[in-house]
Amino acid sequence: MAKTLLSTSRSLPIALLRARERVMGPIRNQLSTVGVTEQQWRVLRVLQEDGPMEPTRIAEQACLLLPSLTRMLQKLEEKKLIQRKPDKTDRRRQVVRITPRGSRLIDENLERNLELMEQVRQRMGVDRYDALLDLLNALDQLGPPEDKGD
Amino acid sequence: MAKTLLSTSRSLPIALLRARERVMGPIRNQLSTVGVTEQQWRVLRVLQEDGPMEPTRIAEQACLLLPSLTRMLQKLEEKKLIQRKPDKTDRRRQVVRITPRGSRLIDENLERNLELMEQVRQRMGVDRYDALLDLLNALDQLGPPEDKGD
DNA sequence: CTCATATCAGTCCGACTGAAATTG
DNA sequence: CCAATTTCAGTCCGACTGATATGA
Repeated sequence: MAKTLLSTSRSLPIALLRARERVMGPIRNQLSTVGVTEQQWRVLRVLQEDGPMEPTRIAEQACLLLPSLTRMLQKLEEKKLIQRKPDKTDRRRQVVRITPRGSRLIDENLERNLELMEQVRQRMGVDRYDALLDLLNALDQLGPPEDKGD
Repeated sequence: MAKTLLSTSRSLPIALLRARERVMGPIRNQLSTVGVTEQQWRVLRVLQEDGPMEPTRIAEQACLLLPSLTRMLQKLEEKKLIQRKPDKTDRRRQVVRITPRGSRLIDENLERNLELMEQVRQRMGVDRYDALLDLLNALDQLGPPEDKGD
């Protein structure tokens, strides 16, 4: 079965995508009913979890490009879900924080999302679910690949 | 550590995204040098692997919406990377096949991609890499979640 | 008539590049 | 002057919705 080795199901990027679509599909549907996109949701969650931070770090954490993030922050600020302030010591920097309203939006939806994920966890088996999370984090923490200089 | 349970690194959707960005980043860079997007690449790979098929199935396999796919197929056909023909028995259907030129594009890039993935596999550990793939496929094969009717 | 397949029309958002402004 | 942070301008692509054509 040489073909199996090249199968898209043995392609890590594609397997990651399909798995992600499987779990994000229902969550995306839910988020769309409250008027936030998947990316905006990630920004809010990162801020909720790790507290106020500068755009550069948000972009890293939420896997977004900085110019994309800039426009999203403008939208989120219009909606009063986040707030921006210049940094006190370094005036090039902005500090972004989530507002109570943004925090409430997270809380209201996070519960439902956790339910959905718990359902997946049970169907998949708790041990395997947790093992999957560990492996995914390990993969991320490998950091960027060695550059062979091509 | 109650907070750990809510950490984004313990959020399966976010963990999936970060892991995916980690492996797709370098691959995307490579693909951009030959003028195909990540999504177009997926379409070609699915066709290369599973042979000619109708758009509906391509969309499922490559995680794309049908209207998005339609336009992509037009672009890919202009570039002579795929070819479309009406189905003989059911004339509502189209059958899409990859051209030799498209196939060559895959071959030329797949090798480099496999190298990149092999590097990840070694750094992560072969056993854990394979275990990760198994778990991702298991997750995908859970199918859609039960609808609680909200 | 109905259902399924595919396409079309049109809007929105984020990816991406390159330049600019600001400040350390 | 140089480097870092952020924003801006503008293009491209795909997501998404709703309507439409075609044919089983």
